[in-house]
Formats: sequence, C-alpha cells, structure tokens
Amino acid sequence: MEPVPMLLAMTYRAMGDQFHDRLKQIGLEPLRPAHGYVFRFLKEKRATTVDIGQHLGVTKQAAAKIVNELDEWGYVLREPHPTDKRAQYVTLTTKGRDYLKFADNLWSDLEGEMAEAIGADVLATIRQGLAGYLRHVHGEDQPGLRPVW
Amino acid sequence: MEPVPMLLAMTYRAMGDQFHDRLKQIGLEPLRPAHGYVFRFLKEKRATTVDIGQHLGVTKQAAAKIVNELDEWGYVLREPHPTDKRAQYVTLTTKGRDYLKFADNLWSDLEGEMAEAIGADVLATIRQGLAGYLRHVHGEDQPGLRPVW
DNA sequence: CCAAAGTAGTCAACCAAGTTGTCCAAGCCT
DNA sequence: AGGCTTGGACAACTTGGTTGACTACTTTGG
Repeated sequence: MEPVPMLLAMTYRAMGDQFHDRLKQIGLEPLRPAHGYVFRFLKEKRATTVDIGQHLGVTKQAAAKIVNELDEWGYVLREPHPTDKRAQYVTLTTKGRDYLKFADNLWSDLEGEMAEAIGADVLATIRQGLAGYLRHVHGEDQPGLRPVW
Repeated sequence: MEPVPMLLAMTYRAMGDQFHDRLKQIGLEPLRPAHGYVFRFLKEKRATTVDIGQHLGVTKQAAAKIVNELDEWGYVLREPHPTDKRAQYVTLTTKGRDYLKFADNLWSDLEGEMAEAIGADVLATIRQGLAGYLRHVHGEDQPGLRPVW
C-alpha cells in the first residue's frame, strides 16, 4: 500500500501542474506556488517580510528575495510600518489583488472538477481530515507551508 | 477557504517532519524523501537509473546522483542488464531492504496515529479519494512523484 | 542487412532557490 | 543609561536540480 505522503505529493504536483498549464494557456504569467501563497497570506493580514518567511517556512532572506520579485513585477509594494521604523509592511497592489482573484477562480474550477471526479462529499472529507490532522500535530501555530523534498 | 493544494503541502511536510524526527531520535540516519521513494520503487520492480528518474519526476542525471549516493552508502548496487549492454539494473542490498522495512513500520505507526486523530474511515477516504483523482487526471501512466515548490 | 535514429549512462558547466554569516539601525527592557 | 533582541539588507556559499555534449550500444526501416 502506498504511503499517504506519496499520495499527497503526487496530488499536490498534479493539481499544481494543471493550474500552471491553464494559466499559461490563458496567457497569464505563471508565478511559482510560493508567490501565490504570499498573495493569499497578504489578503488576510498585514505582514512584514519576516512574517512571510515564517509562513512559508523559509528564512527571512529567502522571503526577501520573493518579495523583491513581486515588487519588481508590480504585485506588491512596501510601505513604512506605522510604529516600527525598521519594519515595512508588504501590501498587495491592485495588480496583485486581480491576479489573486483570477487564480482563485481557476482553483475553484479545478476543485470543481476534482469534486466531480471523486465526489463532493469525498473532497469535503479530505479537506476536513487534513485540516484536522494539522490541528492535531501543531496546535494553532502555523507549521510552515513549504513541502521539503 | 484554504485551497486544497495548500493543505496537501502542509500535511506532506508535517508527516515528513515527524518521520524525520523519529528516525533521528532512534539513531537511524535520515535520508531524504527521494531516497525512500527509490527504495519503495525498487522493491516492486527492477529498474534502471532512467526508470528511477522518470518515477521521481527528475532528469536521469539527477537520478544518477541519487543512485550514486545510495550506492556509496551501501543501500543499492548495480548489476549488468541481461540483454542490454548499455544499461544497469539498480537493486536493493540487504541493508537497503532492512532500512525500507524499518521505515515502513515507522510509517504505519504514523498513519495509525493519524487514523486515531481523524478517524480510520476518514483516512481511508482520503487515501481512496486522492488515488481516484490521480487515476482521473493521468490514466495509468505515473505522473512524477516530486512536488514542485 | 545496413545505415539512421534512438537510448543508457557519464561528465561537465551552469542555474535557481535556498542556506549561513555578518552587519546596521531601531526597538525593548529592566 | 546600557545590553539584548529584531527587521532588513548584503554577500558568500551549498544543494539539488538543469541543459548540453559525447560514447557505446540498441532498435528500426528501407
């Protein structure tokens, strides 16, 4: 029997590949997964580069590189932290929010197809099961999102 | 709502981290995921370096590096291909099979804990759901195992 | 049957995405 | 005040892959 992590890795890759292919097909420049996860993170909370690194599970230097790219490409900008003169908040530009909105739609499509393939109830169970496991191993503190290969 | 791939990545990482930690705790040298996947692949079928690369989703050169490591460490050895003088079969040594057996037990333990945390039926559903999705997108041909970050 | 095309493996150069280490300026804490 | 900590930036390096080229062998099609 195949171990679960293998299934997780394969499914992660399969979905990611589909997402990537369709983005390219449509003509939108396909960023890496990490970029998308940053968008999603920034939609929820104001965050510094350090926060982003923590969330992704990489060092602050690696996070800084990603933020630099997103800045150059016009998806985010840095604004001064109101109270801490060292820190900068990274915030989404309109272009960034648009990209995220578009990507979210595409994800819904893909999940819809997945639901059709395996059953909406099964998909819901997967969702809740994985979330439950994550809550079980780490309490409430985020684990670091990046899969280590 | 969090997109499914994010849950997959986080769970993959969480399980991998636990596996890694316990291996180290016990004193067994913790190889990288790819090495373990090679073991498992070799248990099932005789394979060349090219086959392994295909299975992992990397180039044959990258696969060759991994095989070299495993060879140096004594987990596999190369034997001549019976009919094709260019090719070599990579096969597990006793040390390799022992490692795999040990790792499999550890995985069972972890999956047992997962089942306890979220319910054995839920875990079974996850298993079948993901496998079903993979069958749906790629027919029978393997997709490449490596998650691309 | 033989020539052309394809394939397994290896070597080497390169690249991307991370790491560690160091530093400064600013904040925090008694 | 003073000492420890932290956000951010710069640089050097490591890792795990890639592409490209080449040899020896195999397969295929005229």
